[in-house]
Amino acid sequence: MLSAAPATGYELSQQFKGGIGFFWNASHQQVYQQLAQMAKDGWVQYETQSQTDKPDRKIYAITNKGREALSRWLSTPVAPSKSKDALLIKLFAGETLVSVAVLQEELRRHRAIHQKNLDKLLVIEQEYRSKSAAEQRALQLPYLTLRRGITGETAWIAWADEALAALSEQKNESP
Amino acid sequence: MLSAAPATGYELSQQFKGGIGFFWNASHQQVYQQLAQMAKDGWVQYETQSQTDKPDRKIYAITNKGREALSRWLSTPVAPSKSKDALLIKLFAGETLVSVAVLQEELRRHRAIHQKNLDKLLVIEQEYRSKSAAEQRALQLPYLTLRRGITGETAWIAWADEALAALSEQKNESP
DNA sequence: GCGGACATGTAAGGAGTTACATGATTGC
DNA sequence: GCAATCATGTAACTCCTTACATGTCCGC
Repeated sequence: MLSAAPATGYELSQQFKGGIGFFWNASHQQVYQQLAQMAKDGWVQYETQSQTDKPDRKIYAITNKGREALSRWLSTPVAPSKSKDALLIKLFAGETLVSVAVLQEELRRHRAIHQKNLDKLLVIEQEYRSKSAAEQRALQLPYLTLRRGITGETAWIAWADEALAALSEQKNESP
Repeated sequence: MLSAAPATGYELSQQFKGGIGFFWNASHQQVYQQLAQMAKDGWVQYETQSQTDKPDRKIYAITNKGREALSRWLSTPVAPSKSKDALLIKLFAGETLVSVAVLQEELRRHRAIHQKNLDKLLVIEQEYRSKSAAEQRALQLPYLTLRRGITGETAWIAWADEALAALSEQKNESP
């Protein structure tokens, strides 16, 4: 993010709450810890901006050394992310230990959250589509990450509907 | 997993390499550490089985206390998993620092891995479909987690194709 | 008066990874 | 001869979360 534009820790935290949060996340505590670490390593620098009414802001910017480290990382293959989905553990193991109703409710709750995420991403997509062709070209790569979010959440919701249908069928068979 | 059947640490590790690995993962080191911790907490017990030709096996089984702890957790709502996908960071930030060709190659590499995962999951699905109706009913919930894997990987691959198409178009526009 | 946005952190601990360590058997 | 499978672990470290800590301004 700092390679795109300088920012304060607070602003970076806000970005994680927005669209970027779909594929990467860090709490505000972690952001401040990592900024301190990266400053120590010489990857970023900061300027303090005094404010009279609010606390001072520390505006962080990437350094050449930081940009080099980032370039090296970008050229190094990474392993695909491994998902850890506790909800699926519940479905996998829950059978004998809790009622199907409990699992259904949890599924519905998660479905609602994913639907909300999807709605947010679709709004961002509409904003993108209203931009000029030149702007769209400039934002092509971030747009692809947005598309990953949209297709991923859509698939999640479709699966949840499939799963909920299967569970309610089972319930009707053996009441 | 131990709530389904007793197992050794090695066997649990193997399960993570199989279908379960799609939604949860633990290295063999972590498995042994967690088994030791859970034995200390009284959630699991083990019997040592001597073997003359190979190292002794420790067969772990869940205890009542462990089953209670699991039930409690199953009834507690969990937060949806947050993904951390380094590949998307690369797309998001890579634009100015590496060539599109590097990103395309990384995308293709990941696509191949996801395709391999999908193929494995589809084999497991075929095995499931060849079982009797009674067996299928008994395995309904684990099957739903398998379906999540299949729909999730399918969506990932479809997105990768979309992204690769967009990137190769861009290349043709400005050679 | 209260909650939320703005703005920054520290401390402790739990979760997970990487490196190290050992040793037999089986198949190419 | 070498890699893979079976079978177990320890030690050190990093990554990430939870809890604690402070203070102002703005709108309802």
